[in-house]
Amino acid sequence: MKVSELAKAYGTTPDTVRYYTRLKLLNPIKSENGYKYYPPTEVSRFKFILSARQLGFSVSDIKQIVDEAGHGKAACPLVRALIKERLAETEKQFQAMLTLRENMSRALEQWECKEDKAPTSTMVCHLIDSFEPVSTEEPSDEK
Amino acid sequence: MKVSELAKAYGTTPDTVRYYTRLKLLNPIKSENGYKYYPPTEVSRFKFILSARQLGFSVSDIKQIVDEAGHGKAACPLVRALIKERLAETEKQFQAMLTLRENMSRALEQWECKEDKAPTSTMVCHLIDSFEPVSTEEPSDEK
DNA sequence: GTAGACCTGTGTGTAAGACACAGGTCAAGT
DNA sequence: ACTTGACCTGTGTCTTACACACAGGTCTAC
Repeated sequence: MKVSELAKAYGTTPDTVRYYTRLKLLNPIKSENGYKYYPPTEVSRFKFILSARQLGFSVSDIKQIVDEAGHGKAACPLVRALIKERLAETEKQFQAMLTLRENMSRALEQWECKEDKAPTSTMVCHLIDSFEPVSTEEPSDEK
Repeated sequence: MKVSELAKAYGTTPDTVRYYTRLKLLNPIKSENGYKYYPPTEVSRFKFILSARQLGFSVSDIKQIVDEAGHGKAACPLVRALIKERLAETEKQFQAMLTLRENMSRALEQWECKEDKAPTSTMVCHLIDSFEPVSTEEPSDEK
């Protein structure tokens, strides 16, 4: 398969295929005209990469995994370790987004009924300046 | 205030202060020795920027808002419009993270009890290859 | 006078591609 | 045979919101 064919087959873009190829995650065969051709093994590797990305692995995680597997070793322990890390990160970000989302909707609500005010030298926008966020502090749980 | 003082006062880093200054979001006074000094108006502007960032506005959003206010106009309508956009984006990302998080924990669970397997030419890691994600598809709601 | 802690500007790095561009290649239609 | 248009190639730059590095200037305390 050629670059665009591969991309289309899995609903991504040629740029993504080229990106992974640049990083040597994919190793196509170069034909005489200079075009890259992806044999079946590379196609399934691409599928693998996309699955791993969907599971939250970073591209560099995937590189590690592929390298490990390239040595014939089972990458499973590494994979389990990595996903634990990524899950923890995701959980953190998730909580942050939860707070952010709540703050944003609270702000929107608060602001709907407030009038406009011209700025002053110390206040760019009274909406933002006077916004009261939800308490992020857990009363006394850590430290 | 000097760069590091300002940063410390609001729990950020000197690099952040310098970054906003580079973008002309902050306009310090240069003293003879070349150091930047932030007068009270710039200090409250910095406070404003940090609040806006916490509310999910991008730095370029903030630049727009500040510019608008710089012309003496009330930035409130712009602020309301922008936060609606950002909230919508956040909502999307939030849903995506929800799915991701679920997939990750499901994967972790599924994988705990599976044994390791050596890779083959078409399979880098059977854990990832055989993972079954939660259904992302809404049965037939759009399109 | 000098050590150490600050400051300056500028430049580079990050993640995961998206986009641009100059030029080569190929299949189809004339 | 020739041209058009759709593909391909490499390479380089852009994005976000800073973090970090570096060479050199400045300030404070000893």
